[in-house]
Amino acid sequence: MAGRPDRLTLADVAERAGVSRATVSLVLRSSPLVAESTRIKVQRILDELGYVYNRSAASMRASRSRTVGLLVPGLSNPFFAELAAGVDQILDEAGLALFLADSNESVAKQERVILRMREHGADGIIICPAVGTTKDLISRLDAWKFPFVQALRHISPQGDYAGADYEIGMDRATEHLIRLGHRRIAFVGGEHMHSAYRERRDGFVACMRRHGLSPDFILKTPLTRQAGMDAVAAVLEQDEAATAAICFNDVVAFGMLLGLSDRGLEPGVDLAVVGFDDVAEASLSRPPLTTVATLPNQIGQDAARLLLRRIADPHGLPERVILPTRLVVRASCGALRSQRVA
Amino acid sequence: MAGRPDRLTLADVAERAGVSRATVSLVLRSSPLVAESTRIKVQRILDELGYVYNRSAASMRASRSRTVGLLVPGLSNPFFAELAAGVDQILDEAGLALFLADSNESVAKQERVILRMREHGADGIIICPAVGTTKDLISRLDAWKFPFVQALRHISPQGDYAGADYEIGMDRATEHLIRLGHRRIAFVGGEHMHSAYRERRDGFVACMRRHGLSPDFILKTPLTRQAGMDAVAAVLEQDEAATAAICFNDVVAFGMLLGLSDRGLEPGVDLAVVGFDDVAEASLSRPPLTTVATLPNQIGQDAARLLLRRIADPHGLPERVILPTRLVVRASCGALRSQRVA
DNA sequence: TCACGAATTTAGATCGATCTAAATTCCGGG
DNA sequence: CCCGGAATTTAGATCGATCTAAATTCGTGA
Repeated sequence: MAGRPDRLTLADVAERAGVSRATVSLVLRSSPLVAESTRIKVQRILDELGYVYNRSAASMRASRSRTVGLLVPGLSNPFFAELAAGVDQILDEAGLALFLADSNESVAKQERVILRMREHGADGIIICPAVGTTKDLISRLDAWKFPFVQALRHISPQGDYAGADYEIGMDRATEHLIRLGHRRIAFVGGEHMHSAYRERRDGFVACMRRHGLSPDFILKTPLTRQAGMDAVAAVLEQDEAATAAICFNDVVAFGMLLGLSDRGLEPGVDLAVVGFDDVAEASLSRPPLTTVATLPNQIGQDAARLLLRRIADPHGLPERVILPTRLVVRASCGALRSQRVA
Repeated sequence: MAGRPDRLTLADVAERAGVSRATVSLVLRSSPLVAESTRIKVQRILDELGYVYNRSAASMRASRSRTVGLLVPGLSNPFFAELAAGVDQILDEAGLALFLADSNESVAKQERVILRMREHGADGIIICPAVGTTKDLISRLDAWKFPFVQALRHISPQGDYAGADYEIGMDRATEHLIRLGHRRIAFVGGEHMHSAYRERRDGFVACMRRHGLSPDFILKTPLTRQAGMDAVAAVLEQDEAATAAICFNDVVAFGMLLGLSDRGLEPGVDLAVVGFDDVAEASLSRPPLTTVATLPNQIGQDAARLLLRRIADPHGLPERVILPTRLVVRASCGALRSQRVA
């Protein structure tokens, strides 16, 4: 602690309580070895003096820091923020502290941050790899024997992973549109080829193929509202215009809703729009957005639980927790005409 | 590091390089004391062996951890996420690691987290106090000699602080509405009495008073879209209905925009609406939202810089960085009729 | 060639906890 | 009242860096 002049140590407490350092240490770790009466006596002194445990010293000797890292590619994306909240919740319950860092989709910063976490002696790391991360990161983590869990995205099938079943989610959403009678459907949004993109696209393609429809109306765009607005033109002004658009995520879908009303068109009537993620705003857009819920908080919790297990048992078999997604039908796909608000 | 079996130490590197531990240590800290030739030789071995610095050991001896904490009351609020991104950026440049925690507006969790950060030997903390935090927290931080900076909210005028000038921002926004001819203006949103609330409300009240208008149309609501939607009724269905509403933040304002269009009313015509924060979506709502930009990323950067200074000089005079806000006039206030989109 | 101050390097103590192995205390039975 | 085993407690080594103070090496002028 930043050169605090006279920090209390175990020895001070021990002396004051009339026991040895070792005993105080046992009390701190609530070991069953110490007698109830001494535990109470020591605890009283501990509180009285306002003793603060020194984890640097502890982790040095015990080679465990009760700290884990979380690396996300963009905190300002509410999706990752929500994931972080889930991770934090589980770790807090377990009494571990969380090192959070944002790679900003930069592989270089990601590299720096991982090193820093190793230096700080983190017991493990939950990592949502930045775009462009190569497989060898996973091999290195392995070689370093650094416990890790991949979340949301994965760059290698090795190791633990927590995520949502994007492929089936997208498949179901596409199926829903096809049932509503759509035949020409566009897949809109996403520019980088990471696992999360691949899975969603594959779900779309698989479903279209299964129904004998062409899955080649795929539009790559940045993941912003603006891009969604701009995409409206590309979707409608085509020799063979689409009647429905299924978006990579809700943000792009919101953009499309805006783009449609700017042109005086009505979402769900002139073009069915479906999003992905079910962010908080989805039920409050006009019209409310049909989307696929992917529960980032939940995924964060699962990732944290996986990591705790991996730390406890470094050699156990890898696990992949893949949460089911849920199609949330609202008005933007045209299914609930009556519920639509003028 | 989680019981890694055979972690390399300074001694290993020293032996391999044919120098003493002390010399290697100096190289690691890039001390000017070591000769260029030895620095190069040692650095080569360091890279070759893939040595990883052990910060636990270092901070124990040096009583500095090159780590700071950031405590926010709700990561899933994009505003705080953005703040965190700003903090992270500055700290990363300075080579410090960030401990991030979310108090979820719970004083109890906040207390737990602060203790954890002290235990981990954080060099300081940036804290955005949870609702209900009492002044004595600040006194305790002081007594512990734990360097801190308050951000966005403050519970005590003591100590460093980084925030935006909410009061003037709200004053200017109110002034803008009055200039547009409004006389009956409602202040909508906010339920907890923290500094951020008080300052915004005071700005509104001061401006109304200055113009001889009544500032008592104040509606407390949760800070959600839903609450904003619901507030529309309360604002319009009053014996003396308001012609303009100025919201605690953009989220509430978005809700009001939705509430208005649900009733077939036009924001900016039937009711002028102004938000606060200028979140990313503000320019993309329909109509685009007039709001006050408060630059959370910037504030995060300033908070981080303040903390770095405070750590370097624990006894320097306290500083308060108060960033100016900027009124961003779009269509929702009715000022830009021509720009409004049908 | 030697002395001397500056530039480098280093031995050994130290930070504050944990861990090991051994010492002490406690208790019930003989 | 002593003994043996269980229950508690403890001394002292240890983790891997930094720091202090002293030793060594270097370069230069006499």
